[in-house]
Amino acid sequence: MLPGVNDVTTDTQAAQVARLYYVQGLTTDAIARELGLSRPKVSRLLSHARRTGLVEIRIHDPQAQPQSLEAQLRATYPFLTPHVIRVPPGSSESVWLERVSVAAATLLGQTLRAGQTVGLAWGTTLDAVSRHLTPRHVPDLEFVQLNGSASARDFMSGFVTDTVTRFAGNYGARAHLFPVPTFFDDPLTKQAMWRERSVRHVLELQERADVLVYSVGAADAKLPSHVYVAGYLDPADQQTLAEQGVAGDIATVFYRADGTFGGIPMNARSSGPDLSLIARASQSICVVSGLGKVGALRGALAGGLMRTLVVDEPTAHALLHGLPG
Amino acid sequence: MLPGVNDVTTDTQAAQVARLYYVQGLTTDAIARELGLSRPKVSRLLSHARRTGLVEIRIHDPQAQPQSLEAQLRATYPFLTPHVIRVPPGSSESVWLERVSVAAATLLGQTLRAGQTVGLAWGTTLDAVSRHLTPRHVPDLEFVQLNGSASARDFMSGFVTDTVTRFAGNYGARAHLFPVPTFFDDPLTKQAMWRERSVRHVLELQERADVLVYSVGAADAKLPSHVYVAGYLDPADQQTLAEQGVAGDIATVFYRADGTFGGIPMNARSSGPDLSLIARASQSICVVSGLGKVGALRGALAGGLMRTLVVDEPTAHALLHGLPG
DNA sequence: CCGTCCCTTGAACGTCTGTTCATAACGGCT
DNA sequence: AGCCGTTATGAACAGACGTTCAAGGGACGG
Repeated sequence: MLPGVNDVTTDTQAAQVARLYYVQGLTTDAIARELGLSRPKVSRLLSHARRTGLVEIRIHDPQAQPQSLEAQLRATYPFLTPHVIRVPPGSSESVWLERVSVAAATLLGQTLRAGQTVGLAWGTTLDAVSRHLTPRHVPDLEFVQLNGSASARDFMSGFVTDTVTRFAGNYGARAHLFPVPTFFDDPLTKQAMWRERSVRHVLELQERADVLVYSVGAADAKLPSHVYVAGYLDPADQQTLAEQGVAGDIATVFYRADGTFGGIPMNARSSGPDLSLIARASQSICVVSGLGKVGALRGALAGGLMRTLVVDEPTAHALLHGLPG
Repeated sequence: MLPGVNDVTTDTQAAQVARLYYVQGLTTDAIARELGLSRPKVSRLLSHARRTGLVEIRIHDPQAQPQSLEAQLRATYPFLTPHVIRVPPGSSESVWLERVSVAAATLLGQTLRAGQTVGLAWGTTLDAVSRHLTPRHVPDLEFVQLNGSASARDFMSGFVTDTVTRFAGNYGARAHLFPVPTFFDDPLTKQAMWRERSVRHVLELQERADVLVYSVGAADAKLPSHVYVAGYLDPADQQTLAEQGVAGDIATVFYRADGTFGGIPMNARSSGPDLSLIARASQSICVVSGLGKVGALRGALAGGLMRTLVVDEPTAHALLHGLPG
């Protein structure tokens, strides 16, 4: 059997084992005896069933406590469905990102429906999410990249492509890559490219996307957003952004602390979508982790730039009650 | 805490533990340390979360093998969605019923939607199903009994009421009982009762039911259908039915081996619904277990009297390929 | 204020489960 | 055919899990 090709015999047997285990409540031992298999084999089939998404486990939350961070977020931002992820006390930000991306991956798996188009940004956060997706086949699903990843200076070749491909592959979906530079040097070149049919096709897919998935970027995050460290912006660019009061970015399109984004020159050079696309989207999932992103997140929320937020508990707390100390 | 009243604190904590366990994949030990609880307490919360339906586990079946019994059933009865439940080789029919009712209870939990009305028959099979339901709150759900259970000879008082109440209680739904005799002695009495407003209310609910749940009855089942042993039918009645080629019943309304049910005098005395109600229903779940029910099941299938069937594997096999020996 | 009942708690136990590792079976290639 | 790399298998182990049970704590009534 080739890797990646799913064996229908194994899947059938795994489903049968999973039913006996999870529905009928038998032990692996009893299942092994009943089906004439060895117990380790049953255990392996069970792992297979879980890993390949053949078994889906969802948690139905009771209504949140009124004093919870989620309730406070809902009260402050009425358009928002927040998911605040608890982390172990005293843990590092890399643990927070791990927890948040696992939760976001699970949420995405429960959200996607057949026939939808999903707009996808890229970066450190979404890469982490992509590594925790539960495999599932969703018919007629399409992923479209929201901002370009082909940069003259992109020494981490494959990083972005891998992320998008991992999402698409996980759901048996088509991936539409966006092979343009993340930032153009000349806005006119961007305008010219935007008239190209191949680019227009991607832009149309972005327009009619049912679900958007992205994070917010911030220059001062402890785990820095990819775009700020990979050499996409030269020092002069970064200084210009700071002078204009830029608080963060979504898909390499910048916005200010109050959530506005008009009249920021750099955006004319960015390959990312106009943020009104983000604001208009009926379903948009924003995944955020790390105290360094608090400012960027507050700005995005002020601008109504997300409908669903997955965030770790310390970051959510800092957002609402300020940073400790 | 009063029994039956769910403690919101416990539920919240249980949901949190369940998320850490099932979504984040931590061990009970790690969860205990993180939340400052003892490991047994975490284990108990986890059980609580599963038992109360806070955690939902569903198995996504890969498409069935072409030579499987399910595929054969689908080919023979194109209107049917079959669920064939495997049982241990050499096991007794009571084990089959156990397996089938667990599977049926799980299926029902995945089927019901807010606002629906569910028509419910009663008997040995549905009683077994009622004992395996996963608790879940479904808003605005109503259960309505399909056939009467108040019989002058009903010495097993409470049996039927308990079944229906168990279903309703499990989903936080309202139960509409049907307090008329299972069989009237005089058809005219039935007609008179059918003009009563209380009865008409039940009949209207039956008419607009979204989902029907029932089994098929057969006189010769090894685990005999309740109606044939509880003294509802006297020997003369039973002989009359046999003479008219009756193959089985659904909610104490009889049909022949070819699935027709017109002109069976006994049905004029039965409190159950006209079988055209069953045939018309968009969703109808029939739960069948035991070789004795093969004939009754074959008749019901011939008449198109179900859309979904949950049946054990030996019974399904006997249906398609005849009884062994 | 004390006794009783009942529920909750966590240490300890025995079972169940995932994984490891040595061996066997398989399939491709020369 | 014969070799070799790869995959599948089940006995054995270590760890994780659910449950039991004796002790502790709170509510209620005497």
